[in-house]
Amino acid sequence: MSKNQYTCDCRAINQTAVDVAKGKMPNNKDIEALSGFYKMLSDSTRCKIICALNECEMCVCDIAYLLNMTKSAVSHQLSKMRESGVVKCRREGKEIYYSLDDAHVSVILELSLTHIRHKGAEHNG
Amino acid sequence: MSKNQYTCDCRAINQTAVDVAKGKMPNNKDIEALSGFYKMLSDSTRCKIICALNECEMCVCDIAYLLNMTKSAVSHQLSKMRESGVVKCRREGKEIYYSLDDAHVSVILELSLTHIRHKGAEHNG
DNA sequence: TATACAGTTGAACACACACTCAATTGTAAG
DNA sequence: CTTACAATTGAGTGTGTGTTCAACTGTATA
Repeated sequence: MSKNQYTCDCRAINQTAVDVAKGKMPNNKDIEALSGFYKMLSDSTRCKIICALNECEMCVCDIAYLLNMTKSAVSHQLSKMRESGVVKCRREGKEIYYSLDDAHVSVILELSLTHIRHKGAEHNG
Repeated sequence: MSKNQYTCDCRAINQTAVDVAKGKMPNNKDIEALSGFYKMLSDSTRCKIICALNECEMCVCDIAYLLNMTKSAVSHQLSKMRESGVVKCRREGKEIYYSLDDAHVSVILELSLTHIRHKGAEHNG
């Protein structure tokens, strides 16, 4: 929080550009929320879980079986994803069913998928 | 690469759901590319750099000055971002100017920003 | 050539984090 | 109550990563 000391080891070369960028820069809270949101999507296990839940609601066993992981590992990830509001859950008997709690995530995921596939095609073309 | 041993400690409860999800699951290469793409956006420093470059082309000194960081720290991040195709650069005399090399990143960033701001408003409302 | 400075690079360090393991909770059924 | 099992939780561990530091490269100028 106290990042106010000058750790910068140089001076701006294009002060105008710096001023423009500084004016448009989102505040720290938004930047943290933004990078935190992406952090939730930056792990391959969580990406797979989101892809799975994008198709249908599933319980921990189902996800663990699908991804060939332990229930514990899956549960740890789901816990994080629940905290950050990406998924929600409901109990039904012994099972706890998880589903996406964020309509936008699905859209962003789809958009990103076509993006990286396009990028991949670029590199191979 | 050899994740074929059964580390799963349970059986699927809803086999149909698992089958549906397995059918729609992107292949490993796409999952890695996807999570890798998000990893590039999952650090607050890199988010700020992208926001800055989304406004105007800047050299390392400008970015370091804007974010109050050392040139070295910024350069390390730019190096990663260049490798993954998020930014590109051109030399002009002593300075090296960086800019976004990915039209989609800007769109996804904007979409995510409105998303997290909406989420934030939810939590405070 | 020598100086200055923008920028890069590799090693080291500190921290974050995904998974494992063991113990525990919660629910259903005998 | 006991058993069985879905799921959670906390500690521990190995790995990945962002920043620092120091040395270095590249370019412009004298």
